[in-house]
Amino acid sequence: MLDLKELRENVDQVIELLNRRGDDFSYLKEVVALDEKRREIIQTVESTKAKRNDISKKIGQYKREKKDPQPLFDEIAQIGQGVKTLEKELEDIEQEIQHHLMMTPNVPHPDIPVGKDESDNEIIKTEGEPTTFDFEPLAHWDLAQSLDIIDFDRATKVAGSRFAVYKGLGARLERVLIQFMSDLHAHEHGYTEILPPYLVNEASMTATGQLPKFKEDAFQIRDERGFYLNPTAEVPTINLHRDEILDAKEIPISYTAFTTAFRKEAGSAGRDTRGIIRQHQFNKVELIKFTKPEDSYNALDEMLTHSEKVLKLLKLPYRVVNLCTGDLGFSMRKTYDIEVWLPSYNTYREIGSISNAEAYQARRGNIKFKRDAKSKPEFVHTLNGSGLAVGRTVVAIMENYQQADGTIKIPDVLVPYMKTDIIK
RNA sequence: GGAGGAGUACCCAAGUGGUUGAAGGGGCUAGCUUGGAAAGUUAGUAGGUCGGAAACGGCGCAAGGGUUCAAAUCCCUUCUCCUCCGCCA
Repeated sequence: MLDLKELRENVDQVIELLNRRGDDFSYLKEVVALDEKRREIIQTVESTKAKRNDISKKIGQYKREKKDPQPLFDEIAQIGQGVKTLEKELEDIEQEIQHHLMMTPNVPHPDIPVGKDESDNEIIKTEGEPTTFDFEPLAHWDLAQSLDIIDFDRATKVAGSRFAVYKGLGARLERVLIQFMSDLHAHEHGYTEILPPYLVNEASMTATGQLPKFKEDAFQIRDERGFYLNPTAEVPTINLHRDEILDAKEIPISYTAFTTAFRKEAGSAGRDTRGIIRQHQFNKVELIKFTKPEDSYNALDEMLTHSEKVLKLLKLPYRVVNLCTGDLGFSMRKTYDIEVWLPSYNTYREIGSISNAEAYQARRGNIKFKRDAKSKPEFVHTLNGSGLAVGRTVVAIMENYQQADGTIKIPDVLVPYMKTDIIK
């Protein structure tokens, strides 16, 4: 959520920055006008209430002193007039302001590249060389089929399209990667492990920014409580501290959370229909941080190195891009994507992203901290990053580690986990 | 699913319509006392949020509605926790 005060003071600048996302945000001027009106009404309503409270108190006093309170009743009868209608008007205005604020994305960081879509992202660095083969490499779905480690047909029978059944060493590889990544972040990078609920409520989805605008992307449970299926560990994990005021001593807070994520992929019909690149259900190890405002960009860069570490240990070629304004997620101010080399696509594909929401989610979720006992609470900054998307890591390993005979070599670091060095 | 009970400030807890703009403890902070501490003692301790340049004011007793000039207190709805029974990995 945008900060109303900041918006009030810098409408033009905020609109200019938001417009870089490729939409028109000039309606925010009306929001500022509504806020003007809102504050006007508040002043009237509150001074009236103050008067009424005053007289009410006097009535109590008169009664105790056995004086006749009738004149005060006459007085108060008029004072109350109109407060109800004004309060109703106030409520309507506040709702409208709230609606606009909830539907408005985060303001892009002024320094990130301005652009329309992913083709305008800025490549920051490239690690390793695209894998070369002295044979014709197969796509992961073909490898999966010939090695019998992923069953797409039966997944369709059991659930539907965009689902997969992992089998044998395929299932083991997926499970082992979850453990490998969680161990790395928990033991070596100092994150606290979280295993959160997979059903989340509407308030949680709203705080992180999935709702109200992107309802159609989420699976909702048919139940009077209206639960949503976890679309990313970011949702339950950021919401651990919703409506809390943290002690400065507690932050930064660093969590790593493995969850299975569920997404409708409503906007990507027909895209990536083959293989397991884009599924309704996928596993992900996530990194989440709560920091003081002044520390969040250092934390972002550090988180990036933690995500990269996974690929480095797996010896997979990748690159890091700085997302342009047009490709930036709704709640985020700045995002790095990590893209891994996929031979069958002959290109780099996203395998994780690391973002700083600054105070945007903290404001929506009311997550604050106090510098010391006497200071005013301030909003924390929230960050989240992939550490990484597990299914896509499986794809990257299959495709990059495939051998001429159709087998797949297991990356050295995974061998102790896998208890084998080859899938054949 | 059935039957009961309970949610008051950091914690415990009093409080059934008007000096409660929340008693009393504990804890915490500061002072006195002490060689230093403990004990003792005195004082401070809703936090938050919204409006306001400020003074100050609005809201706040799980949440949301309602009754009333006035609600922690009366009414309605919801949520959470606890106990017992049933079911269950």
